Amino acid sequence: MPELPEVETTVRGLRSVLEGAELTRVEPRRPDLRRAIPPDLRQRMTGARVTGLGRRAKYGMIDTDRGDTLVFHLGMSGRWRVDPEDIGTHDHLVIETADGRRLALNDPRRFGSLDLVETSALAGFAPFATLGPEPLDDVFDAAHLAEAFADRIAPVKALLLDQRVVAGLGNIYVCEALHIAGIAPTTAGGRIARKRLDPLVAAIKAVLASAIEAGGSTLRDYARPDGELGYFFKQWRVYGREGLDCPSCGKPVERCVDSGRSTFFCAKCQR
DNA sequence: CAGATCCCCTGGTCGC
DNA sequence: TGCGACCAGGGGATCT
Repeated sequence: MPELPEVETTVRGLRSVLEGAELTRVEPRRPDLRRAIPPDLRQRMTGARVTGLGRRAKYGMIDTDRGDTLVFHLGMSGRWRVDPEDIGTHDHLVIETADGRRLALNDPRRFGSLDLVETSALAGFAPFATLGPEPLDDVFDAAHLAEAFADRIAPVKALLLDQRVVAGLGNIYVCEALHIAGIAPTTAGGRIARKRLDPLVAAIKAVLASAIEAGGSTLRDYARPDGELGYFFKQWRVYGREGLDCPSCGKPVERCVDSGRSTFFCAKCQR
């Protein structure tokens, strides 16, 4: 599923198509995804020019010269198709540009979202208002985690998935980062020694940077905007590798399910 | 507030 | 081959 690296890869791909482009057609093909699509989206975006693209946490952003920002979330199964020949049942938004390019936001499971927000009011956009720091920013450091973890009894895995603590991590990269850092996912946040937070922060930054470098992971239904599959999944140490050898010690990777979600870890390397 | 649980949604996979 | 059961899981809502 798209996490931060996949969204970053998607935005970079979209940028090559949309930066500076005039939008000649912006067509929602259903009224809602996870929540309602703004009914005036078509009217507000048609004829506008794209002035920039960006990313915040797992959200992609497309700015227009009308002072609006289209904010998209890819949910579980969302991806942008670039220059598709046909528009299918799961293509929920179609965009065409004056220079003849076409994009389709495809999301079979419809866990994604589309919002149109005044660019100047983005900070107050409800889904953004409570987000923690970007994990690749310098402000995300051991001191930040120390404060966020203090007195918390929730498992470190749950805390790292909490977008208020750090914004953009999902199940895959949390599992990977905890393995790299050698921390058991069930450890209560408040019981992690301060000296272990620097390696944890480094692990998070490293695994995200590697994934972006590789063009984003793929999990069955993820594809880069240009249709090529990302390939960071080949580098997964523990995620999806139950029963296979831990790359560090050779013991079988274990899996447990907590609140319906799989956690992959090595019981020897992570304590 | 912190934490736990449930729900949304559909394609792919698995067992019979 | 067909079919039902089950699973993936981010984020928001709703409880205790």
